[in-house]
Amino acid sequence: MENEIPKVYSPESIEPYWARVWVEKKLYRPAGDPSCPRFSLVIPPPNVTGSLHIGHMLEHTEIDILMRWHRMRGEDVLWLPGTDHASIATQMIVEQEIGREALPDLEGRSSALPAWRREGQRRRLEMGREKFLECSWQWKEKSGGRIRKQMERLGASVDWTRERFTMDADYSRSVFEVFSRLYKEGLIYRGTYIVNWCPRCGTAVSDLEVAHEERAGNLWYIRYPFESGGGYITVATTRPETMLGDTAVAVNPSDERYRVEVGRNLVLPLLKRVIPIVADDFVDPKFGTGAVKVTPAHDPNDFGIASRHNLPQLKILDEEARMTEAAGPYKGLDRYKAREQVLEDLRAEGLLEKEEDYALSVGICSRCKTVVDPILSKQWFMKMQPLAAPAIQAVEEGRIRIVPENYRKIYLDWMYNIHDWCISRQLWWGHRIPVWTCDQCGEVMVSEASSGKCSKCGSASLKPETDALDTWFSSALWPFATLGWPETTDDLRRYYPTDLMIMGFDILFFWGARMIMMGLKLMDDVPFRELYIHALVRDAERQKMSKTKGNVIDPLEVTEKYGTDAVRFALAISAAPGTDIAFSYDKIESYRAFANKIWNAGRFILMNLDKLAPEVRKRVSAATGAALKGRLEPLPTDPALALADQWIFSRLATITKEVEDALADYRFHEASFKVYHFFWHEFCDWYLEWIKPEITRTLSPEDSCNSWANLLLAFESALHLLHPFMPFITEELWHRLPNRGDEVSISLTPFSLVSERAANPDAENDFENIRSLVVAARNAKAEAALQKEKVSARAASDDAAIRNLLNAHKQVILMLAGLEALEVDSARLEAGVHVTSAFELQLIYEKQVDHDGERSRLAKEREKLEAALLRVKKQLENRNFVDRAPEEVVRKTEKQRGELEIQLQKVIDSLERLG
RNA sequence: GGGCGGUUAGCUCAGUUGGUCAGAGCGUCUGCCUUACAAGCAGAAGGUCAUCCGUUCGAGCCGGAUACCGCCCA
Repeated sequence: MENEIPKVYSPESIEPYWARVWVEKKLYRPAGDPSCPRFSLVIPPPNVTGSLHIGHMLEHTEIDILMRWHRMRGEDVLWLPGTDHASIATQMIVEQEIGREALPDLEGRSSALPAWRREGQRRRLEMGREKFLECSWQWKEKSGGRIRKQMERLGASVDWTRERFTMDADYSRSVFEVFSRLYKEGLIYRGTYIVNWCPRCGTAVSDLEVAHEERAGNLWYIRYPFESGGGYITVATTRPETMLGDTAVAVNPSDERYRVEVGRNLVLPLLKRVIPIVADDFVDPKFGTGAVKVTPAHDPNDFGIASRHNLPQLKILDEEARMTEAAGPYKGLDRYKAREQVLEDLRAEGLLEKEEDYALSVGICSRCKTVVDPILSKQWFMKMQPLAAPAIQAVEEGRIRIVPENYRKIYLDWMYNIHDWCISRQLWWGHRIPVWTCDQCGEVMVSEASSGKCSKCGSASLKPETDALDTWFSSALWPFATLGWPETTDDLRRYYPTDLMIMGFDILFFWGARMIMMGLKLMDDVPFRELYIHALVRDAERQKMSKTKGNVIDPLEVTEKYGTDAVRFALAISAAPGTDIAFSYDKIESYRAFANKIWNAGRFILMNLDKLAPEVRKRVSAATGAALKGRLEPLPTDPALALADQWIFSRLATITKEVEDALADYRFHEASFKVYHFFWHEFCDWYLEWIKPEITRTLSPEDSCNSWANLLLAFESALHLLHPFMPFITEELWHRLPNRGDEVSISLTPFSLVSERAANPDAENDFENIRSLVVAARNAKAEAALQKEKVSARAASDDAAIRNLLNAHKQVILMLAGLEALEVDSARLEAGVHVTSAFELQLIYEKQVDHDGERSRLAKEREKLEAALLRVKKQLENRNFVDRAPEEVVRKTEKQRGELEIQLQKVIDSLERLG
């Protein structure tokens, strides 16, 4: 048998096996038993063409811990997996791949990527929509499996039979249905407004998809001469090329400097267009010269000014950020080339007054990092305020609880200041906006497929909308569209609203907020009852992980190397709510050590179990099997052994409660730490060591096997507690224990096996006394440099109960402390003692006592005790404290004073005897 | 510019309503290959809890200010 359980745990030999079994046996398909409380959660769908990074692994670890825990509590648990189609990202990748095929020679060159993208874009247009979508689907099929494999490997206990993808036929129908309903209600509209345009992606993006970056730039001061001659007005701008699209100059109406000029005309330099000076409150007199150029088609604020003053809107930038016809001689120039040219020409004409350094905030496409341009464009929008109102209410009334709580305020602030959402994207991969426009009469018809002829004029000439919907539009429907909406399916009835959503802060607005709005709108109920925002995983130096920095930790790689359980545990124990995680290989290593510890505890138990005579083993099995039918309490044993059993069962009862409380509050770090500390530093360090002699001895048929049974029961209980955190190793060890019968998986058994009645404060107290004696003896030995030797010791206590306790457990104390003999006495000890309030301890040995060393140790001890005592005494002498502090606190302090006084006196006595 | 978070042992971080709270892991040092585990065992050292002021009988914990770091929004 010993050969069958290797000394070092190798996760790679068991994890893939169990991962497969869990999926094949469809263990995590909920039974749907209506008599059971249910717990449902939908996954935040990862991008189908991506792969999971360590942040996903944290997310899935947290979710899986909770799902396994709820399942083990007997709930009907649904964790629904799936992916979204990520339209921009996917289209970018597919284009790149097409480009790569076309230009394979570029492989390895630094310029390859942009070249492939350009070429891919060109080819996309060449091949047309249908062909391109075929390519995209192929790519999706190819890469979609990767995420599923990763999740399986990470042990995510999802129901794969319900896996969904946002572009599935059913799901797409839900998307079209929502569009149609909201359009008919007037919540979706088409209009021409300023949108953020990414010239690289060739599409509009929403405000949320634009990141702002501070960049060093310039502020240029340009003179606009009066039409009537005689002077000029100077305007300041950070984007001089946009002057080509100016249709006015605006000043604040209260600005005395310009009051008389309002209404006069200016001649736009270079293009010589005549433009008016208008007065508008929006203008900040303190910025630049107080006069601003107005470019209605390329600035959201200027757009507002223009609409208030009926100014023309001139588009001077095209979809690729090149100058248009309207820019006259600058036509065709790239925006930055145009900027240089404009500045040069202004300089030549003497109209460039000055140039200052200026830090400006630039909008960046969060997908491709290209600088976006505000551009006037016809797009589809969603009215957000009517949807936001109920979403605000739901959170304010607590129908949705956001954890940690500070995100609640962030959510509400965003909701209060919400803007309409541009939902159309000039992309092909995604849900085509289900709209047809009549060529003849312009009638707009909403339907997925063409109806053949115009509903108004009967014309057969209908043009489909070419834009696709923002991916987040479809993701927002995820909690109910995955369950079959708009059909009232059994799943929808049973599992909506879901109980919990876990996501990163980065998608709180993108997704969390919009899900809430859509859920309330279309289901008339919240999509989830709690929203837990998890932390960001950073590297060991707290830097954000990124491919360019090269500090990413790949979950699969690290999992292969250290084992899933270790990585999961390292993540979980670092996951304090609201705090980012600094993740390092060191951390993973220490929890790999933990897995190894669990393994070896199991190995020790199973090895010795195997050494028992078959007859005894059978009795052990029978005893544990019978006990497992009820709630566990320790079986009666020999009094000298009973304390360990009572103690460990009591600890199990306590830890179970603590872990459950922590998990209920998303304190993953605390829950993990509790089980870690319990298993290693209580179960292994003390319980196993304590009962080792009993477990390693040969039992005869007339010996009780209850100690053995208690060990197996305690170990099994511990495995149950550990399972949500470390599913693989616990599954493996659990299967190796006796009494498995036809049970399939530890994940389908109760989380807590131990009865509340096992809680035993007396046993815990007795145990602590023995433990402190053993520790004192070990300390004494180490200080006297006698760690290698077996020495005798004397213990003294004036408390008969303590003396009885020590005498009753003498054998165990000798073994654990490495002592030869122990005398227990009531008389005070002479020299060289370690003291606690309960007893004194002294080693007896031949070697010369190091008086000086002993003295300095005791002196230090005295100092410490005196300081502590002084503090306590002062507190008790304080009238205010005694009168005003709760009685319990005062009593505790008094007790403390008593203990400190005893200890101090003992130390002082020892010092005196030492001379 | 608006908002939020952080500052605790050499490093990474815990510390739930103010009253054993000064902790853990890693690292360091010492002694051990003790028949489960050297990915281990037994010990040890190390911190004015960023600074200042305040509230309180009592403050890492509550309030205010300052400094530095970080994030989000505009």
